[in-house]
Amino acid sequence: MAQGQNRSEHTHGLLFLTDEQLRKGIEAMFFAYRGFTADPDRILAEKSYGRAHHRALHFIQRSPGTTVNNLLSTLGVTKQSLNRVLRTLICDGLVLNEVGTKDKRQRHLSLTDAGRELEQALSNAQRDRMRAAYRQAGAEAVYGFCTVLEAMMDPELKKHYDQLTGGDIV
Amino acid sequence: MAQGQNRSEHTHGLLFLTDEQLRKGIEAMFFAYRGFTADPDRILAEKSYGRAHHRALHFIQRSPGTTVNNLLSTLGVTKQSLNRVLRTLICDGLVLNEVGTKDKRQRHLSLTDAGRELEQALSNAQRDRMRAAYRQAGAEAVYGFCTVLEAMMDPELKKHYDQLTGGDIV
DNA sequence: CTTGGAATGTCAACAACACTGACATATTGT
DNA sequence: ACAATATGTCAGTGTTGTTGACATTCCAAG
Repeated sequence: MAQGQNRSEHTHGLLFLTDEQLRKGIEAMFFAYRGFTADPDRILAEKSYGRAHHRALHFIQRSPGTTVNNLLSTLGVTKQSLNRVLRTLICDGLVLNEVGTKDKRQRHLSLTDAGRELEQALSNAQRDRMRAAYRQAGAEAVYGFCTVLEAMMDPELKKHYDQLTGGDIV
Repeated sequence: MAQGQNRSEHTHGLLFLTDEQLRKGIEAMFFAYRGFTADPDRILAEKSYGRAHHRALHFIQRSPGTTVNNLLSTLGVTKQSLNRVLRTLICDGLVLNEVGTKDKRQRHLSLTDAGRELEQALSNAQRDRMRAAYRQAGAEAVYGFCTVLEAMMDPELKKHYDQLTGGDIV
């Protein structure tokens, strides 16, 4: 029902959002997120790491030399939770933990060669799926995809996102 | 860098996907998913339920009378994991568990009035954010949003999604 | 009618990952 | 000197996922 109306909403830019349409978006997020994490998860399982390790590696790669506190607020977890993950990554020689030169309380985090290697493997797997989805959907769709996702973020998280991505649109 | 190129990609429909652009989409998914679950999570925390309870309620509401096995493959978890969640929901009087009339091995799941009430509360919270994001982004963006998400799903999961949503686009 | 298999429920053990609370250490700034 | 900051760590707890094993109920095929 109301398919014709839906199509006209798209064409004319009007937004009559039914609960059904919103529910569809919700389910799309649920199923897509499963696909989004599936490929890295397979790689991580082999090395007995988890998603938390992936996230840490990703954001350290993204901001080399970042401090623990900064990573903490980006990830939105407690320091105890992050510390458990960081400890294993440091012990396994994937992450470097260097005392700050200016402020010696701070620890600056960066990836070792081995860390970069694993991060690349995880990132490649995730990007391959992303690239395939982008190609299949087309450039217009990708633009809309990012726009909606950005509008869905909590303002506090959006700050981190903007800082990382530079704030410009795809 | 390469902003102008990016814009022209969008305008002309060409797809030169840099790693940077793909990485941005990955981070958008990460931060947006946090926002996506934030509101229901707050409600669930009050009632000492978790995200798993929300998912069960959602898909039971979506397909009343569904069997355990069907719910199992939709959610993609083990029966032991689902059973733990279902048991509490049934005990708390939110979910009905009725022996099948045709095949008495099967249990048909549906929501009680109390279950519908909680599901509605969770769903409303999630839809409110979704609606706000949709409105902010515009109809074109919403169309693209769903298109990319659908392209990102595993084929096996996409079947469940299509079955639920009827396969038509927003 | 018996037997095999499917659908379901349940028990136990375990791991990942989040949380809280408490406490220690080193360093910085006032 | 003292308070605040940044970090690390220990202990305990909860949710959600996993495996493996086993019981029950029921359908269907031999």
